[in-house]
Amino acid sequence: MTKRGYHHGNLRQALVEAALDLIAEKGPQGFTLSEASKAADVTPAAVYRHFAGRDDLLAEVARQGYEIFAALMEYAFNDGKPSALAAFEATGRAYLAFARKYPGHYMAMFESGLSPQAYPDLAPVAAKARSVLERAAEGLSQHLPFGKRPPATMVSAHIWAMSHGVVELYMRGNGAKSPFPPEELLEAGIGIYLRGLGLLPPDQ
Amino acid sequence: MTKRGYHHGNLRQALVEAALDLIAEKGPQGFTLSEASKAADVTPAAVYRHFAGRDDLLAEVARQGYEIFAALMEYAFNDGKPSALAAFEATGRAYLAFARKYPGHYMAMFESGLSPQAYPDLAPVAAKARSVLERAAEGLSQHLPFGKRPPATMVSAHIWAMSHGVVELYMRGNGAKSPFPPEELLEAGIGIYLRGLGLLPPDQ
DNA sequence: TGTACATCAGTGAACGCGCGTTCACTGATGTAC
DNA sequence: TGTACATCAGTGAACGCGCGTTCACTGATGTAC
Repeated sequence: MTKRGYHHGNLRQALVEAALDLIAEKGPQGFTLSEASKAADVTPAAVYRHFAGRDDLLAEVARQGYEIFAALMEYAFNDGKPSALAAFEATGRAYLAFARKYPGHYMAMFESGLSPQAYPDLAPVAAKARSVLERAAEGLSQHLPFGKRPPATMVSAHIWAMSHGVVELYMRGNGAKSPFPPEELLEAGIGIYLRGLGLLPPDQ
Repeated sequence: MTKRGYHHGNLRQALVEAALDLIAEKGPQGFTLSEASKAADVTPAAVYRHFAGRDDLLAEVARQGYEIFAALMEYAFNDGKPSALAAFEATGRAYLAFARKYPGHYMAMFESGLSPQAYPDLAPVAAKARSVLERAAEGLSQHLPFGKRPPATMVSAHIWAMSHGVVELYMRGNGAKSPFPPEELLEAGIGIYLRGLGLLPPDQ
């Protein structure tokens, strides 16, 4: 912590980062404006120069999370190259990597219970993130015979659900209660699922 | 609300049910001892005749949830009859039915963030619930050629993860944000997964 | 059947606490001249 | 280069609130005789 004078310099982002640490440590409900301001070495009232209040700060944390999340997914998707299948699997791995690397963001996004319609900045960037996975599923879908195609939105919903479930149930609680490493668990699960779609050979 | 005198009669269970309503309505973090006692038409201090405190009441809610959950899963599993496959699919449906019918219990169990080791009553009944799904996966597993068998615990973890993900992402928020009914979504997802295991024919 | 008494489930007042939020203020910064 | 002044990011004290928890108490119940 370097010294600082009366003015902070970059308090807004410092508060976001303090909030991230608190959320990652104690869950999205354990986060309080007071503690965040203390961690940023500032009076609680100072927060109101940058945010409308507690929930607004939380929403900004979530917004930045969706931004990072969407970028990571986009990068992993890589425009569907080298193949629709490889790109799809890469986005699945990116999902888990994000949850592991940015736990504070992840919790703010998916476990804080803040309503997206109350914070209109959230909806578009959340939709952007979702759209990546849907494009990946769409690309996959085109390799399927027409008759037995499930809708691409359903495929992406399945993968999203399994990924989220793995994070919530098996990535928290530091592995003691998980029989498998989450990454391996999800990878295997997606593999079996893709085989079920007829996109991977039955053997191996 | 019938009249009552100085003594309540069945305050302990009344508090559990008040807590259930509050949790279902406002999430596990929105639940407070004070509100629960008010809903049960009783002073906050009265709660301490029956529970060690707020968290102890919450733990009892979760414990009753695991009890119901285990019973429902057991009933759906039906000793693996009429077939391992049918029994497995039935447990999957039972999972979602439980989440829908007992939202307060579900949230207390999986979203309240209370540590199971801090409440030793919780661990065995939670394990009992988990064991049903594992037995179902075990039964399934024996219909697979030996070489390509994933461990039964992994199969049950996959299904648990997808089910939990569907609940969290697509069953909350009253369907507006879900592209499919959760039941249909999960049923299709499990179907594709089982096909991937080689337990359902590749066509329909 | 009637009385004395033990039991114990509930009351009501009080506590200390940390929360989010407000307000008038003050100190640092940067710009105009 | 130096001074006056507007701007605004931060302070510090205060607020009302609801929380979980404690304590001495009281009223209802049921049992012994």
